[in-house]
Amino acid sequence: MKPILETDSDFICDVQAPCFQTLTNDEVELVRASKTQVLFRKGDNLTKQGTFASYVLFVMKGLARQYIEGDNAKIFNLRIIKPGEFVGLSSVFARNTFNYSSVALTDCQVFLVEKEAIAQIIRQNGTFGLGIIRRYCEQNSNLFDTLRTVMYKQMNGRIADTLLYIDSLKAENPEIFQLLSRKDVADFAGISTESAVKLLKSFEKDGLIELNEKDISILNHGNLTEISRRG
Amino acid sequence: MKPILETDSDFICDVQAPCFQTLTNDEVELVRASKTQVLFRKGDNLTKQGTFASYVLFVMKGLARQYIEGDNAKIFNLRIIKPGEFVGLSSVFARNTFNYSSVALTDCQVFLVEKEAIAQIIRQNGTFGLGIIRRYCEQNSNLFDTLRTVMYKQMNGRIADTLLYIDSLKAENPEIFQLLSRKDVADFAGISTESAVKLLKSFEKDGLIELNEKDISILNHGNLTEISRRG
DNA sequence: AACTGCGACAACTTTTTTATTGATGTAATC
DNA sequence: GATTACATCAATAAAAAAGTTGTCGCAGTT
Repeated sequence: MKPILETDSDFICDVQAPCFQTLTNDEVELVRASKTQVLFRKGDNLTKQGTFASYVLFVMKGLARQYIEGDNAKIFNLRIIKPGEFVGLSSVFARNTFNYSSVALTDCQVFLVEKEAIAQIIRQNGTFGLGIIRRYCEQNSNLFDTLRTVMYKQMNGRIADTLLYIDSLKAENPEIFQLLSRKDVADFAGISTESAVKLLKSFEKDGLIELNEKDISILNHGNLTEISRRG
Repeated sequence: MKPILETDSDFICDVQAPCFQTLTNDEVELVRASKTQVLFRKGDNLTKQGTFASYVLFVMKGLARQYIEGDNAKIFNLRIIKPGEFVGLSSVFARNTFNYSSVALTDCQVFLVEKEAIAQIIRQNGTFGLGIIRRYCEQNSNLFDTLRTVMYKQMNGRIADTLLYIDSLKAENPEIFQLLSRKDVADFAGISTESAVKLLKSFEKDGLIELNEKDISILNHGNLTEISRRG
């Protein structure tokens, strides 16, 4: 029973992804030699917090949810992983374990590159390295924002943040809210599921948002932003 | 947010597991230096078929289900992983990707050891190596049995095999059937869920087994064994 | 050509999960 | 000491998943 791989000829065009555009033929070859491609099915873990990380994942298709786990069963959602993004970059250069878990929200076509290959390419190809640095930088900045939210904002601001964040993905992924449970939304805001449910209702009553089954539409972007700002 | 680790002092006694008994102090130190401990929650993947395997997992507590995936969504269950067993051994010496997936049936306390450490210990400590070889040998033998079942037996024999196998774990894990859905059982036998349901009913009617919600008790071990033998 | 062994599909029931709401408790802040 | 900002618990309600059954069809066997 062979693993779920696509053919090499598929791969050539896979690497057409923007971030691999600057690679030379040799470098593409290097990536190809140390890559494997895996289909993660909805619900599969892409990474598990604490396990050894000897590779980087690059999501080509599908959406995933990245989160951290505490000692209890409590989880905190960090972001939605979209096609074209790396997972586990951070873990590869510094710590050698993944510092977060992630789970497929839809089937995800992913390819895995061993960290040595990535490191080698960065050494050779500054432009590629720059792209990686940009990602780190942005991720860093997002982490600071998240930290601020968690430290200083309360329920209303947090859920507003969450809604604005998820809504920002809706243009490209209209089904995004369907993929998330109320608990997932609550775990983005870091509040209890029940509080999230109540707040959503209350936001709806105030005409800020509209609830349709699992889907959520933002009606008053301005006010929601203001709530987020005020915390 | 630190990963879910137990303290080193816990670890000392962790390594009391039978298979680590022959290790010298130095070797325990080696394992300890390159290990990390992770709590996989019910439903988390311990391994995903096709991902890079740079480490071995050793299950200390909890049960997991090991399976292979095809190109379609079809899965085939290979075994239940019990405390004291390794996961991913096979992947470490030969291929460097996991050749199967596995998922936690209950919360699982697992520790991960990088493959280099395992290889080093085997080089130094023949007795430990022997234990590993025994495991491979047994796993191999089980794989041959499975292959024979899949190749030569039909529904009745297959489901009988499955029932006898799962039942053999029931002494130590009385709740085992509660942890498996009908689909899981069917996937052990390699038949459709519907066929599995029908066969179970029919076995019950014939007095071979007793169904109690999800639990299954074997009433006539002899006849079931005979059905398994005949295929 | 009839029969066997099984998967696939559809319709339906049961169980499990998720969502929702109100009530209560509590630590932190005013 | 009162108020605010939540979590937690319990009780339902609603939605989703799992389980069940009958029917059909097809690929191999006899």
